[in-house]
Amino acid sequence: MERTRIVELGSKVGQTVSVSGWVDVRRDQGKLVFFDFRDASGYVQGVVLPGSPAMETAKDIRNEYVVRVEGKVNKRPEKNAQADKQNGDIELEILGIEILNASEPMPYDITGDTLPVDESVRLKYRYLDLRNPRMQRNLRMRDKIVSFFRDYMHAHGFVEVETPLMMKGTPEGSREYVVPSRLEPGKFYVLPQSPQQFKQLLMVGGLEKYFQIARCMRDEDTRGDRQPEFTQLDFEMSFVEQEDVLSYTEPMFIELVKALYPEKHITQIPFPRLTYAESMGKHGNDKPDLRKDKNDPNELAFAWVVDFPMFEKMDDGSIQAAHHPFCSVKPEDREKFLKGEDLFSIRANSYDLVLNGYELSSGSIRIHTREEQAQVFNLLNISKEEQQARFGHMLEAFTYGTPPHGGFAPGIDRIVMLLENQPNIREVIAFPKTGEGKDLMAGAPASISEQQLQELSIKLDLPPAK
RNA sequence: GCGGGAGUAGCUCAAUUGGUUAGAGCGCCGCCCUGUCACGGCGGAGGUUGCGGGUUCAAGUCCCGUCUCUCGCGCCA
Repeated sequence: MERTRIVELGSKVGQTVSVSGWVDVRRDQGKLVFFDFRDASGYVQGVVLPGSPAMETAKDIRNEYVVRVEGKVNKRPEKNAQADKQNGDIELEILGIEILNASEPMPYDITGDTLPVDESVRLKYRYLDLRNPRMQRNLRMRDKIVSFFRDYMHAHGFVEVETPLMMKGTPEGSREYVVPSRLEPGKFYVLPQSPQQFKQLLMVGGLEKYFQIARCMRDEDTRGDRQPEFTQLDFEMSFVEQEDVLSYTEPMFIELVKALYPEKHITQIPFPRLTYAESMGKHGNDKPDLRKDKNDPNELAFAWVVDFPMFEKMDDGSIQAAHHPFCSVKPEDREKFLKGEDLFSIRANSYDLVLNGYELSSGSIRIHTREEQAQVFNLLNISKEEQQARFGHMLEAFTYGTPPHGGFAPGIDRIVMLLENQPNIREVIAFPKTGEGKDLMAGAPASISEQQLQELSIKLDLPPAK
């Protein structure tokens, strides 16, 4: 018999159906056995009545067994109806039940109905954790949010392009994950911290409007809102100025909330705009939480922060690009930039989108001429030789008719976390890493074999094991 | 790299001033139960107290080291 999804049972009263799924709960009454069955579409109660041919098998079945059930969909007697439950007005009279696969007892209470369990236990058994209704909702809503962005981008003429995951290292900014080359011993790829350079080169390539649901990897310590790998809605546009990017992005977020979270309200539209200096002065940080009521789970306080500094001084006295070295300079500060004077007062054409105290996204209008790009590298004290070695491809590309361009890259994980009111981004990532960057389920990172090391011409020099 | 919190049964926790055989709830196993819905009742099994060392007549408890998880800071072009 063809499988019926549990969500459809309400319209099948009186019919005999076949349902496949998991046993959510078993309640054995002796002569009468109740089950709650679960599939991806929902829950339904089944009952094995006295004398049913299914009784013998039913006695062997435990929670989380995978079963196929044949049964008749019955209206429940008035006194047994459960108005607040899905399918609370019907039940499945079980005529036959087949065990498709047994299950060991759960290592912890996966329903989440009782006390909260330590997160490391959930991460070790993440495939069981995903059976929890909250995790199911988080992943399904994440899919809807990503789909919304894809549709929105396509509707506005953007082209999705996949950029390489194995690329050349540029030891600027965040630490990169490194991938050894077998064919060229001693040389390495790195995993992208962001598709930044590729998306700019796509603008050189004439795409004009690019986007990508892009995985980014950064070998830095984690936080509740930071994972070693994370996902951005990365996009870039040609022939635009800052105002164009902001006025494209703002309605996208307003429509996202309207379409998927109609119960939520945005504190202020249009989104308030603060300069970096204003935000630091008024709020002491560059990601102010502008909610009026921080206890309201449905309040969304978006804000723009603009005019970030171009350069910043590191603890060791060196100069770094505050955002990244491809940001362009605000026209008002161009003179200082060209003369290389008063560096830390130079402002960039860069902007952040902030939501409820979290940085959702960073972006900028980029440099598109070789001269300006080289000047940034000069001011960062990168020698001509090094500029050529690290960024020669960018400098050269900018000599071949590169259009003015800029873009943005909202972080998908943080967006889903905030819209779903989750305490951290691990809750909205199917298989996240721990605070130490580990996969507790599979056990990554792990050693590799001596043979693999040899193929890669790698010799380990480890401190002695403790 | 720095600082805070945590680690006792499968899970969540308790265990007085260092003192008897380390307990409870849930889960698990067995028996009973014809309308339950986190079913219920009775009984039972289950422990390297994260790991290593030290102090002591005696350590879950005190000391040292170490590992793990977690939060924050640094860091995050």
